[in-house]
Amino acid sequence: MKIYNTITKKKEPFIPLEEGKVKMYVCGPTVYNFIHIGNARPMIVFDTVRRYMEYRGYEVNYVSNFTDVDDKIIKKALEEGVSAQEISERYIAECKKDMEMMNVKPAVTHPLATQEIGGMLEMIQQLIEKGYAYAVNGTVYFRTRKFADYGKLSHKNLDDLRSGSRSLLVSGEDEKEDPLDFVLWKPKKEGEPAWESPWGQGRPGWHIECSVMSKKYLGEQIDIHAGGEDLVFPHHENEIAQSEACNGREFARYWMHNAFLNIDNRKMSKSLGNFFTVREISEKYDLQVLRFFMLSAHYRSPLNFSADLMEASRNSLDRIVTAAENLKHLMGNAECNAMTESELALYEASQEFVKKFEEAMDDDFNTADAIAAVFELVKYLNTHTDGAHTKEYLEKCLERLKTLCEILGLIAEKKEELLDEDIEALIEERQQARKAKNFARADEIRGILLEKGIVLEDTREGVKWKRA
RNA sequence: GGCGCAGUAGCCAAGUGGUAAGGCGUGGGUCUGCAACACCCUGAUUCACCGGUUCAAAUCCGGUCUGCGCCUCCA
Repeated sequence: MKIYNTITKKKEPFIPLEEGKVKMYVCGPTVYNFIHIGNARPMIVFDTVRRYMEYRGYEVNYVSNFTDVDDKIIKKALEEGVSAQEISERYIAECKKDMEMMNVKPAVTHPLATQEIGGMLEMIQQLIEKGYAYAVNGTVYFRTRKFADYGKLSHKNLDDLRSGSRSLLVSGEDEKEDPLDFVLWKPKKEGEPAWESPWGQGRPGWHIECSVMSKKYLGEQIDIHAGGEDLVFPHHENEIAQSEACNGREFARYWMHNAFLNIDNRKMSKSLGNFFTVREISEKYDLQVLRFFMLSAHYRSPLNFSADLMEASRNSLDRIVTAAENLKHLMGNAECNAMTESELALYEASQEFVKKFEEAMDDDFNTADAIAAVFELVKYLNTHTDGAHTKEYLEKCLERLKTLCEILGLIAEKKEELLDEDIEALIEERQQARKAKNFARADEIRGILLEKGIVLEDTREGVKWKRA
């Protein structure tokens, strides 16, 4: 298995710190509103990474935080006249709903920044003791130039940053020793949530929380640290500085970053008016479609979002789902149970697509290629299954398709839904009408059902139906 | 100004030295009472452009053009 490592700019073989186990940390969202579809990309991508590693037999300790103390949360709380905690709790709950709809598995641990203040104070204190941080008027800064490796992840050097930068000296920050120093602890302002600290009441800076939570739940050194590419600098660079300065050892072995999701080739932003929340998308599409769309390109390539592409994704995904439904339908009618020898040969030949799938995923999680392998399997199954096959064979085929879909987090098999009695009666009446060649009545009934969202399909093996 | 990414059929998208996967869409056909599903056929003599290296390049090197991102809260 190879992973592209941002820090070395190369694909490297994945070797876990501890055999059979993966320690993985993914930076989660700041919860001040419903998550947007940009937030959804890393969630879906790294959930897929996790699923594939689990498929490969690794035990994955997957940790992803919620940032629940932040300027934007405080602003939103003031606007609504409620507490910051109420805002963050509300949107954490909503985020979890979105994740479930996208079939993103819950992390092993979802730590909250506000629950880890003690650990942050401890790490800041240690950094001060080691000379990597200093306090001025209730603010604690990290002494960036003291950390020799600063810039190793984003491949920047400090002098470039300084000369190229615009006014880094934001108002009130002229107390810094160096413009590149960043905040570890900021003093309380009126009306803001605050905690007691040796430097006075205040709250933590954004970067320190991930260093602390990663250390607490995964240890000083982890296998994979992941997030959106915009986090490379400064967030992840700062995490490295904090963690490595404090712990005296390499922080993460592999750094993975997903590219951005654009709208009409522009970065999504509120000011451009091209901002979509996942919840909005869910009103129009099954979020499985969004997931399929996200995985249809490589995670390190920019991906453009549009309604047309979502339509195309829906059609593509339908092809997979239909194949699974066909198999299930055939199974329901199959009589003979034991697989024959010729069927065994057919089944084993389909292993080729599993192999192709695995090779794609082994190559830095090339989900686009993996999906191509799924489609090839779909075509193979469509061509090599019919009503004459045994139940065991059909079951094995369906199982194989479902396994690959499951790795991608795509649900191939729709849940059983019970038909209302009168719908069932209508389908039966239509069958009678068709037998009597009363096609006018048959079409009329099909139209009635269509209005209720039930689509009928007449196959050789009988009538199938699905929800539109 | 500094750093970096991308440009492959109507659309999306793999492929990074050996002669262009896959999906959507289009058009035609088989099946079907019709429809849907499925299946078959239909697609780039060519990978932004110009040079170079090589027996061989979409793939490597140099340059040009175009689009985008980071350097500031941001997935």
